[in-house]
Amino acid sequence: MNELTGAIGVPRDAQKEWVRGRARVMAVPDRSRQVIPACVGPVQHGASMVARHPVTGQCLTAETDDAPPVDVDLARCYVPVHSRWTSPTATIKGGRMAKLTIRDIAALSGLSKSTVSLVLNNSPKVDPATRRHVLAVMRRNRYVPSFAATALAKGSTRLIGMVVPGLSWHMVASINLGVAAVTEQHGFDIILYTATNDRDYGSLIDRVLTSSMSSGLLVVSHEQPLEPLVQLHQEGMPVVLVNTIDADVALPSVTADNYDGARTAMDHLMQLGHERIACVQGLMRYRCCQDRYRAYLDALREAGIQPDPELTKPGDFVPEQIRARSRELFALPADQRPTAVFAQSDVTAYGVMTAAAEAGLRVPEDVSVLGFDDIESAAQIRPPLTTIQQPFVEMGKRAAELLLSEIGTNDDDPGTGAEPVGEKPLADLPRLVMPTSLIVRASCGPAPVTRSRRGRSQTTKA
Amino acid sequence: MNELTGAIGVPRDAQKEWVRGRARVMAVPDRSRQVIPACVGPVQHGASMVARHPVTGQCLTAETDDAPPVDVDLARCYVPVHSRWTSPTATIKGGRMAKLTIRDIAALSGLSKSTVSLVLNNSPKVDPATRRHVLAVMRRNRYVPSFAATALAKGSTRLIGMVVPGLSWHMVASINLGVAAVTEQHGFDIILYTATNDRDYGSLIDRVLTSSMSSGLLVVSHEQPLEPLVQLHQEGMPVVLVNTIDADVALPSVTADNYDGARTAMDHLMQLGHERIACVQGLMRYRCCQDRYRAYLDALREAGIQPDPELTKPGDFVPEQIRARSRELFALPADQRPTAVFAQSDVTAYGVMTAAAEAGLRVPEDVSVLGFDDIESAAQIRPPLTTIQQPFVEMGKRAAELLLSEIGTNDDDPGTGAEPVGEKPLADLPRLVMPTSLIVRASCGPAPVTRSRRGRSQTTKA
DNA sequence: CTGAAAGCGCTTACAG
DNA sequence: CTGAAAGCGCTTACAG
Repeated sequence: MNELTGAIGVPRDAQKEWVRGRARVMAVPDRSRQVIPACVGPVQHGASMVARHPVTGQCLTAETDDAPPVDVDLARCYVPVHSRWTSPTATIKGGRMAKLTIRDIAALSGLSKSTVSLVLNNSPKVDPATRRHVLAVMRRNRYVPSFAATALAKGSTRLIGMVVPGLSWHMVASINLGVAAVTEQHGFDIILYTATNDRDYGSLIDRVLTSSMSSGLLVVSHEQPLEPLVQLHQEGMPVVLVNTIDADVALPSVTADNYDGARTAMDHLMQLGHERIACVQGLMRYRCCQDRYRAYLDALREAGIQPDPELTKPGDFVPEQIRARSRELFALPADQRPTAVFAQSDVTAYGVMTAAAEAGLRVPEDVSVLGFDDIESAAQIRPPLTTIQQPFVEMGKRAAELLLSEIGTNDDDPGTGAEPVGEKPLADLPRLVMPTSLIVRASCGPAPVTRSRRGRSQTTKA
Repeated sequence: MNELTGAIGVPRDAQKEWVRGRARVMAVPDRSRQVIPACVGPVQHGASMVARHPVTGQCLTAETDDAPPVDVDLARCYVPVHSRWTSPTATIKGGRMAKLTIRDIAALSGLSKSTVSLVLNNSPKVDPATRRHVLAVMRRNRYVPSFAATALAKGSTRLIGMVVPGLSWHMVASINLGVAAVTEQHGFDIILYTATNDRDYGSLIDRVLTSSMSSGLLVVSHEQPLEPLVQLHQEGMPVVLVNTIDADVALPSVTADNYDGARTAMDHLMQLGHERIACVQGLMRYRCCQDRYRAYLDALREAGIQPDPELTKPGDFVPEQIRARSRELFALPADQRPTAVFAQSDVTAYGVMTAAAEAGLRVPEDVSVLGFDDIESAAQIRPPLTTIQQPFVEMGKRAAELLLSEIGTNDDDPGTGAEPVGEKPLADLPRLVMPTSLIVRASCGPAPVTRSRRGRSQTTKA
C-alpha cells in the first residue's frame, strides 16, 4: 500500500462523474491545483487514503494511481466528486471549505437539480414531503445558494444602489433606516456608494453603471449634475431621488415639505408675538432652502409685515459665516434687532445661539431661535432647540417602496417596470412630498413685551 | 410587401446564429415574448421592415414569414441576432434596452469572446492595437460587463458586507468614509446591512450568510453575540471588527485607544489643577467604556488621589439618566462638588452641561466638562466642548485594508487569504489600536482657586 | 410532480 | 497573440 503524504486528487476524466459505491481517485503532486489538502483524513477500509468532504464531512476513499481500485462500500457515505473540487475557483485555499452546490444537495437528497431549484424558488409544484426533505438536507449541510449564479440565471440581482453624499450624515442615517426597513422586507440588499467629494462623484456614477449590479438606484441629496441619471432612467433603470436638491428634474422623487415646514415655523414664532423675525439662510442653490425662504417671506407678508432685507443673512451652512452674520444681526440697535431668528438648519441655529450669547442676549428671553432638521443633539443642548423635524425615516421608506415598485419585485405586485418610460411627461413622475412636524422645545419664547406692539412692519423706515 | 405593424421577431432556429449579410427574420404576434417593439425602425433596402439594434443603433432588415428573404448588404451594419433578444430575462420590457454582452463586443470588433475577455481583464497577452480597438468598441457602445456573470466565472464578488448598528451614526458615518475610500481604490463595493434592533440582528447575520455575496465582512460596533461570526471566520470568511464592544473575541479588530484617550483627558484636567474630578459613565458592558473608566481611576491614583465613589455616576448613554445623575453631582455641598466632569461621550457631556446650568453653575468657570468622541456639534454648542476625538475615518481605512488583505485582492499583493485560519491562536490575530487626540475647546478651564489646594484626596473623609 | 437539457454572460486553461 | 471549448452554479421551459 502506497504511503501518501497529504494530497488527494481526482483524475480529470472523473470530474463530471458522481462516484457511487466505488472510488477511483489518484494521488497528485502537492503543487497541483487539484490538491485538496484540507480534506485528507485517516486511512480506512483498507484503502490508501480517505478524503473527507469538506462540508458534509462524508468520506471518499482514495488510492494511488497505480494501485488497483479498492472496493469499499461508499453507498452510505455518498460523496459527490465533481469538477468543483478541482476547478480553479474552487481550489481550497487557506483551509477554507469548498461550498456545496445545488448538485451536492440534489445528490445528497437523491433528487435532481431541477427539483432542488424548484424548492429553492418556493414552487408550488413540489411535493410538500419532498420539499421538507430537501430543506432539511440544505439546513443540515448549511447550504447557501450562490448569489452570483442566481443573479446570472435570473437576470436580476435583488440589489439596489444607494448613492449618498459624504456629509449630512444625520439625514443619511435616518433615510437609510427607512430604506433598510423596506428593502429587507422584500429581500433586497443595499449597496452603498459614498460620494466623498465633488471630484469623485462623476467617477462614482460611472462605477455604479460599470458595476451593473444594482436593479435600481436611490440617490440621496445629490450634489452633482443629474443628466446621467436622467438618461439612465429613460433607458429603463429605476431611479428615485430622495431629498433632492434640484428643483425640476425628470426623475421620481421623495422630499420633505420644506415650504410647509417653514410656514409652520413662522406661524409658531408669530403666535408667540414675534414680528421682527430674521432668517439665516442655508445654501440658496438648494431647492429646500429656497422653499424655506419663500415660506419665510410669504408668512411675513400674509401677516401684513413688510420683510426687512436687513434681517435676511446668508449662512451657507458654514459655521464661521453663520456666526459672523448672526453677530451683525445682534449688533443692530435694540429697536431694529430681531426678537426671533429662523435658522434654516439646526447647526445654523447653534451658530445663531452662540452669537446671541456673545452679544449678551439670552435665549429665549431676549431672542428666540428656531431650527430645521431636528438632529440628534437638538434635544440635548442648552436650551433645547425648537425646530422643524424632517421625516427622514419615512422618506427613506417611501423612496424604497417607490423604487421597488419601479423595479417590480417578484412579490405579488407586478410593478410598473413593464410600462415604457422614455417619454413620460414630467407631470407623470411620482413626486412625494412628506409633511414635517414642529418640535416645540425651549429655544423659542414670547416676544419681549417692550417691542412686541411696535406696528405691523419689520422695516424701521415704514 | 406585407405591411407590418410594429413587431419583429427572430425565429427560434436562428437564435444562435450570427446573421451576416443576409437577415432572415419573421414577424411574430404582438403578445409574443419575442416582440421587440422598441427596435422597429423605418423600412429600408426594399425589405419589409428594419429592426434597429437597441443599443448600437445598427440595423437588421426583416420580412414577413412567408415572404422570401431579401438580399441586403448588412456587412456594414453588422447585427448580432442571438438568443439574448428572446430569452426570458432579456425580454425587452418597458422599452428598456437590451444589454450588450461580450458576444456583441466580440462580433462588433471582429474578434473572439476570449480576446475581448482578455482585454476586459487587462491581460498583457493582447496586442496593444487590438486592445485599443476593443476598448473603443466597448466605449462607443456603452458596454458594461455583467456583474453576475463575472462574479460567477471568477468565483468572487468584489463586494464586502458592512454590518452597522441602527444608532451611533456619527461614528458609522466616519468609519464608512474611511472604508469607502479604500474599498473604492481596490474596486470593491460595500453592501450595507443595518441592524435596526436587537431582534433583527440574528436574522441579519443569517441574511449576510444566506446572500453569500460578500467576500468579507466588516462588523461595526456589534451589539450582539459574536459566536456565529467567529465560526464563520474560522471557516475561512474574512471578518474584521471595527470599534468592537467586546473584550477578547477571536477576530481581527480595529479599535480606538480608549484607555490612552481617557488618560489624556484626565491629564488635561489635572494640568488645569482639577483634583475633584467626576466621571459620568457610558454603558459599562462595552469594552471601550471599561477602558475609559479604568484610565480615569488609574490617572487619579497615579496622581496620588483616592477616587471618591460618590463622583462616579452611571449614565448608560441615556439622556434622562445622565441629567439626573449629574444633578446629584452638582447638588453636593460646595466642598465635595466636583470641579470637573469627565463624560464618557459628547452627548453625555451635553447632559452634564445642562444639569450644571440648571444648578446655576457656569461652564467652565465653575465646573469643567470634558467629552469623548468629538461629534459634529461639539464645536458648535455653547461653550464649545473640549473632547477626545476618535479617529473613526482612519479606523475605517485600516479595517478595510485589513479585510482586503485577508480577502486577498487580486492586485499585486497575494493577501494572507492563502494561510490556514482555523486554529490561529488569539495572539496572532491582528488587533489594531488607533491613537485618539485631545481637542481643546472652551468647556474646560482652570480649577476654581478656592478649592484647588485642598489636599491630595478626592474623599472628604480622607 | 420530477428530470434532462439548454441557457444566463462571463473566465480560463489549452491548442494553435 | 487569438480562438474553440468547457466550466462557474444556478433557472426554466419542455417532456415525461
